[in-house]
Amino acid sequence: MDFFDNWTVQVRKGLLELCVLNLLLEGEQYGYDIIRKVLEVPGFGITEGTLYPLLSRLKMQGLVQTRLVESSSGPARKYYALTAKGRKTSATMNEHLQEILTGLNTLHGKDKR
Amino acid sequence: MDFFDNWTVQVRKGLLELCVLNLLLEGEQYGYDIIRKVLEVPGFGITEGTLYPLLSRLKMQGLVQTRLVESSSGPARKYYALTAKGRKTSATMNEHLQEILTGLNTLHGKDKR
DNA sequence: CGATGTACCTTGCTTTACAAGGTACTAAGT
DNA sequence: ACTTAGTACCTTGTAAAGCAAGGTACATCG
Repeated sequence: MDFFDNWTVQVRKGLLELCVLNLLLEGEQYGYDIIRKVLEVPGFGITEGTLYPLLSRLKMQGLVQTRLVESSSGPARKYYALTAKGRKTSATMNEHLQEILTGLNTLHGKDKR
Repeated sequence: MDFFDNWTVQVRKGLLELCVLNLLLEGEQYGYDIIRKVLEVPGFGITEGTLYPLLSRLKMQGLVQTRLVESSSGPARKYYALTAKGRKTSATMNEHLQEILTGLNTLHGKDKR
């Protein structure tokens, strides 16, 4: 694994969490479906070994709540929905990210572009 | 440490690396000075325990090169400068980050803002 | 009854940020 | 001379996250 590939892994840390929260802003979703949707987002990508622990963390922190729904075409689905705290936290995270990116731009944007 | 504080730590991973590379686009710098400059960037912040291993990785990967310069007001300074590979890699990283952020916006920007 | 698709979860590995500590040089107090 | 503070580098140990790989279980189709 070369430097750039490894970097893309590292840069996901944190951003994936926000990615999932933002996806849940659209409405409740179940895990397997979240994976498919995130895979479609250019630059992202996620596997089960990443998503399920991530969702557990979000639930443990009270940012999401779950409900089980029977499915006629397979095993039961666990739907995740944002709590009020989750919506508030995701807003704060988006703001903080914006601040960081602005800071990043002040560095390499001094005289270029 | 609460969820948000921990998230800010996680989101630095990868971004800090790019932050330092972008700072070096301005010209060669030595470690102690990089710390002071990054501390001034809103949203960022870095300590010695983070920067020195980070710089070692960049050098090991051939993205930067170093030279020692004696100082009359303290210990010798180790100046870091980007190599050609380093400039190329930082450009690729900036592009990839832009792609990721665009993807992130397509998620929570569907009907909001 | 095997294979495929759906859907969940866990284990082990690697990488990183950070706090804390360590070394060493210079200069200014006391 | 001794101590403190500022500069400047580096290392160690801990916690957290992504990911490959594997495991379980239900449904459907051949």
